[in-house]
Amino acid sequence: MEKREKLIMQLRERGFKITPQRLAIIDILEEIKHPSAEEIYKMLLPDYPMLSMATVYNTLEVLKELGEITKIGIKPNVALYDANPKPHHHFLCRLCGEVFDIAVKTPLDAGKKLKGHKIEQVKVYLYGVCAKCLKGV
Amino acid sequence: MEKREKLIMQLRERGFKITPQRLAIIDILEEIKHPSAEEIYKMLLPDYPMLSMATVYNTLEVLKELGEITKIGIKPNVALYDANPKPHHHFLCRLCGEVFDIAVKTPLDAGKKLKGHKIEQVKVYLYGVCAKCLKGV
DNA sequence: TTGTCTGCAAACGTTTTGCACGACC
DNA sequence: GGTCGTGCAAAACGTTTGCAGACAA
Repeated sequence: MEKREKLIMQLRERGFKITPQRLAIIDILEEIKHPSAEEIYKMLLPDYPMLSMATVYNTLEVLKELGEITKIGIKPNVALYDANPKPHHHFLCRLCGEVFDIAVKTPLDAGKKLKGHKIEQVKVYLYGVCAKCLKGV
Repeated sequence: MEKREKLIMQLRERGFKITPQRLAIIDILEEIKHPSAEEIYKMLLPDYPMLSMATVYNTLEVLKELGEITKIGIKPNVALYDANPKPHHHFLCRLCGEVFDIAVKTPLDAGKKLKGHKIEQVKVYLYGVCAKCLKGV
């Protein structure tokens, strides 16, 4: 619920409205690690039978603008969303398809300059086989 | 043309057929840095008026399997393709939309293990404002 | 000749859009 | 009352697929 409180404040400050759907979606993101829009939609459907995907996408966009979540492009053809505020990267297992958080420092960092380019955001995607699948085979 | 020769050998070795379309597409990738499937299609259309997107995608898949190119997911909703064989990463300028190659070593590397996960591939995407746009403003 | 590749068209899945109704300030 | 958000439907977009005919080997 911690994120919910923070979101309410941020929405108010920026003149956005506080709606049940927006609060519910941030709750999901606190609960699940890297959901897709579809997963969020399906999780909310029992409680919000009238919910539409448009609202899910709209809300995710607002949350991204507020800096509350980031969009992850590690999987082809589907975006995942992440509310983990700590700087970290992602690993996708090609066997089980699960996404793991990876906390490793790299020399690349937001705020730095590289060849004259100003870096604002860094996304690192790792691909391979996760620990569980390595043992399982 | 260097890549064309290499591709012909690889196609032959692996039992793939050598078609004009496949050779033309590797030529484009040697010529342009990070084209999308659409860009490749449009560049080839004057010379191959009967060309279809299906062939472009099919060929790009074959080239990826042969290890000749990599698919870049730095832009949302569109895949770019890269025939630069040297290990490097990518930077996307949010103002001009251009993609630049960035050669910086990171501690993350294919072949290494991280928290028990076997890393097979690493993709680093940097976002910000490029040198040209920084000056231009 | 054989099997693969091409081009076409239609399908696919995710995401976006336009619009009218409803909710909140 | 006015504005913003929602839900719905349809559209958009990049990409994939099924198939018949064409082509490389």
